[in-house]
Amino acid sequence: MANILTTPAPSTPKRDLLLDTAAALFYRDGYHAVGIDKILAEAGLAKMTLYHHFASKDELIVAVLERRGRGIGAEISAAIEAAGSSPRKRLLALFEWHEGWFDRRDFNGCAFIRAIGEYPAAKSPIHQAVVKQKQAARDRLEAMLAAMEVPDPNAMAIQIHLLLEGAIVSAHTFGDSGIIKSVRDAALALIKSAVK
Amino acid sequence: MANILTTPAPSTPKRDLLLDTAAALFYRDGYHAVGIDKILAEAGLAKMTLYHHFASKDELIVAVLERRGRGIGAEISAAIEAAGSSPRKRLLALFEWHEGWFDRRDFNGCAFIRAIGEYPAAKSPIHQAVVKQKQAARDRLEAMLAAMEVPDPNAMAIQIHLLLEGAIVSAHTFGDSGIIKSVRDAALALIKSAVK
DNA sequence: GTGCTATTATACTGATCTGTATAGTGCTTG
DNA sequence: CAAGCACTATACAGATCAGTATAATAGCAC
Repeated sequence: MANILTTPAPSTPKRDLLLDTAAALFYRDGYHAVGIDKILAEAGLAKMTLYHHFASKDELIVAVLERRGRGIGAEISAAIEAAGSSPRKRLLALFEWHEGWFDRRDFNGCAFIRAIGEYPAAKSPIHQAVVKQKQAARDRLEAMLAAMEVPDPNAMAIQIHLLLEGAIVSAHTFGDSGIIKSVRDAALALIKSAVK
Repeated sequence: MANILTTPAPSTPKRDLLLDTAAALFYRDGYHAVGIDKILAEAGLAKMTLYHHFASKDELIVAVLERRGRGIGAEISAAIEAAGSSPRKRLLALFEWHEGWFDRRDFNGCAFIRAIGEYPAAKSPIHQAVVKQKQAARDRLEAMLAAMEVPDPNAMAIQIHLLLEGAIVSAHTFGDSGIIKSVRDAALALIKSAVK
């Protein structure tokens, strides 16, 4: 019952190949810049296979975003768990995960922020898929801060989320993965001044 | 001599109309989503007029971004000057300017961040035009913080810039202009803990 | 008046776009 | 074996894309 909203669509090999190929190309070049013909050529699939699985390109994009959201969520959860049980170390692990992401050769900014940039209308299903993902990120942060016994975990989560969103954008703009240090310093200063 | 890098191209009525129309459409719908034919129809100009002033669509986009950068810079400068001479009030005025921006009916996120999202390659002239603008925003912040006699104005400027970038993105994602309160609270807390 | 420049209008190229139509192949399951 | 399903291949529609070619008009400067 709890996973009604997050249940992924049934997975098949061709469908997965389609999603993986589309995700890589969209992330590298952008959503409008990549046509379905390019995706199909890269994946070696027929056009009708795409329209068998998805009703439209927009639906494919939404599926790509939801799949990516699940993947990132799993990656981050694993990184946090690997950091042990100390709430503070877990928060630092979240920052370190971002640093590692920024350093990846294929890092190209945030696929979700870029999706909203290309589909800015709030009504768009693509926009809404992004809102879901970003809210989940905030919620995850809030839970971590609650574990740290910060006075107002919600307010603090929003602030640190701003730092992280800014860092993702700035790492892409300036090509600087070291920006995560500013996030860590600012976040720890904010927490320190809040608990004091 | 000082303005070699920021000297705008010579202004003519048709060129300005072209830039204004293109800026509005790009900002509303995105860069790839808006074709030059749409811009020309909206502006009531002939296609050859566009290619008389600009060598390509990409060059038009760069010109739009630089023009927008100058416009925003002037707006912010005016807002800061209007706040008087108190460095603290001037910083708060910068935040308030953002709040007013988020509340505009046509607010659709940051045209620069969205441009980088659509032209992610660092080599792209469009990407580089955005870097210039974002660096200018950081520099402006640093000057304001130096006036506040913050110990390390550069580091603090980077941190607060992250908050603002995050706020622009989040205001667009969640449609929430109130996010600026989180920026102000966090920024003031950071400054307080730095001067103490 | 004679160039020069800005602008318009129309037509065109060749590519690319999303999506559909149609027919056929092969595999699996009843 | 027969029905259904996933998938392929090809072709096409109709629109749009960025950019070019060509010819004509109008005003201004020398």
